[in-house]
Order: sequence, then structure tokens, then C-alpha cells
Amino acid sequence: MTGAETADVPEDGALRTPDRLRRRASRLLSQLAVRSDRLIAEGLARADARKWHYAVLASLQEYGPGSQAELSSRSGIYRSDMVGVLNELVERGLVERAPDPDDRRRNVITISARGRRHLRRLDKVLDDLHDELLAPLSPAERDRFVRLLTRLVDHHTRNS
Amino acid sequence: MTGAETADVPEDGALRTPDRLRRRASRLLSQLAVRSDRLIAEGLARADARKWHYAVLASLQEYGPGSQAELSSRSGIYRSDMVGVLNELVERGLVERAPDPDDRRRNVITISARGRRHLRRLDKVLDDLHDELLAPLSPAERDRFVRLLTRLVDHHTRNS
DNA sequence: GATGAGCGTTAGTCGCGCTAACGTTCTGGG
DNA sequence: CCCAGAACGTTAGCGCGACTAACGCTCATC
Repeated sequence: MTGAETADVPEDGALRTPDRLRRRASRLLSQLAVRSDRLIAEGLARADARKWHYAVLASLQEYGPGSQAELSSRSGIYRSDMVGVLNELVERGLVERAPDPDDRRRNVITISARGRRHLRRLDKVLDDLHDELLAPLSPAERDRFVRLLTRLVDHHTRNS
Repeated sequence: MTGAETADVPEDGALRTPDRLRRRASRLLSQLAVRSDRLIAEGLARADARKWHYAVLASLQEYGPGSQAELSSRSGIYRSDMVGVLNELVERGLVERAPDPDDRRRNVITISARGRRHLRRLDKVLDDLHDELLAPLSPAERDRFVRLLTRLVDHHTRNS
């Protein structure tokens, strides 16, 4: 019997993860997401920023001032976490937080000139980081990849 | 006039997240990974399992019995977390944990008959869940997607 | 004017990836 | 032969992201 031939380790000696595991889209996805998150987080940290900063600044730039609740739904940040993010942005002078005179429950958040400059810089930083993230893919492939991702995300957010 | 509802919201009414945000591969990736994780976790929970269970059982099936450390590197589970996962598997009778007579530092983990049956079931469950995950893509597209993911993951794991 | 809803805020939960440290056991060099 | 160092299993704990619960305040409605 082949019994002893043994062992479990394939001849090449390396400890391999089984194919059924390695091939699963869900696993590839979460592995890549972890790498990606780290890459982005570290890159932004070097610019004294985090991804939430970018999300908020971009929302403000694109759609103008808004309440914290609005920013939450625009950027996908939980309203519970919004306060902390805004504190950091205010601290850095990138954003202004003022009570809304028309509705005293609200704060109106406005991007500052400095915030706009910072945003431009972050855009550049992110471009570079995405170059790194997608390095092995050709431009056409990157496009295809993003399109596939978009379709999947759209599908899974529509069906809530 | 559209009076009060006006504000800064675009005419279609929906609160939209800016394109520069929505389009970023990193963001799509982490969003999809979150959805995917949830989908998988919930699906497996219905079968009284978690993804780590699958990882361990698959490794055992594929490469035979091994120490906890071996299983760690095969499955990508941290050795700190391995013990908990194995406790759950032992509890369910899917796996046996016995001290290695040749090296008393080690435990030898073996998959049981019941574990093998469970694994087959989980394979089916995961197939279905991936059908759901990749629903909007054609078979060819799913293939392309997995290939792109694989290349990216490979690239980012080789460069450690 | 009371009820209910929206807003901002604080605190806390849960899972995941990861680090630190410890006791036990094996291995290799002096 | 012994001792230093490494590997193993285990426990405890951190940091972070997504999320829930609850509270006080303010607005809108009846």
C-alpha cells in the first residue's frame, strides 16, 4: 500500500493550502481586501490621513456642505463613528463644524480651503496606491476588474 | 417650487456617494469583501459551521493529519486562534486531537468520518453561496474574475 | 403641549488579524 | 551530558472596522 509514501506534504515540500480553499472567490476577496486595506491605510497614514478623511472630504467637495447625518449616508461612515472622524478633520483645520441656525439639531460641515488642498493631495496619493494595488494588471484588465467589482457590489447593495 | 427639499441633494433625490469614492478599486474591494464575508458566515452558520472549520477540515482532507502548527500555515489561521477552532471541531466530533507520541510537544489532528461527511456538505453549501455571491456574472466572467483576483493576491503575497 | 421622529454623541459589542508571554518539550553545540 | 535556543500549544490582550443601544436635545405634528 501507498500508505507510508506518506505523509501529507506534497513532494515539493512546501506547505500548501488546499485548492478548494485557495480558489474560492470569497477567500481571495477577503485576502485581497485585507492587503488592500493595509496598503491604503499605510499610504494615507504617511500623509497624516485615513480613508474616512478622504471619504468625507470628497463628499463635501462633490456635494457641498451638509449635516453629519448626510455625510454619513454619502460616505458610508456610521453616524456613530462620524463624530470622531470630524473631530480629527476639524483638528487639522480641513473642515468646519458649525451649528445650523435653521435647525439647531444639526451641525453644518464645510470643507475649508486647506481641506480642498489636502483632498487634491490625497487624490494623488490614492492614485499611486492603486497603481501599486493593481500593479500586475494591464490598464485594460484593471478596467475589467473594476467593472466586475462594480457589478457585484451594485447587485449586493440593491438587494440590500 | 421644490422648496424645502431642495438643499444640495442632486435632482434624482438620492444621496449619492461621489464617484471618486465609488470607483476606487480599494473601496469596491472592501465593500464586496464585507458583503461576501457576511454571506458566507451566515450561510455556514446555518450549517453550524464557520469558515475556519471549513479551512481546517479541507486541509486535513487534502493533506492528511497534522500538527496544529502545520494546520495553521496550511489554512492561514493564526496559531493563537487555532486552539479555539479545534476545540469547536472536537466538540462536534469532526476531528480528533491526540498527543503525538513521537514529539510530545505536538498534537496530531485527524479528521473523522463524520468530519469528512460534514466537509462534503460544506462544499455544497459553499458552492451555493458562491453562486449567490457571483450571481450577476456569467460563468466566463466568474472565471475571469477569479483569475484576476488570483493574480492580485499572488502578487501581494509573494512580495510578502 | 404632548408625541414621535431626527440629530449628534457616548458607550459598548462582536469578529478578525495579530502580538506577547509562558510552560513544556525537543534539538544541537560545547 | 548539559544547557541554550527553538518549536509547540495555550492564554490573554490589543486595535480596528462594522454595528447596536441608549440618551439628551431639538424640531415637526397633531
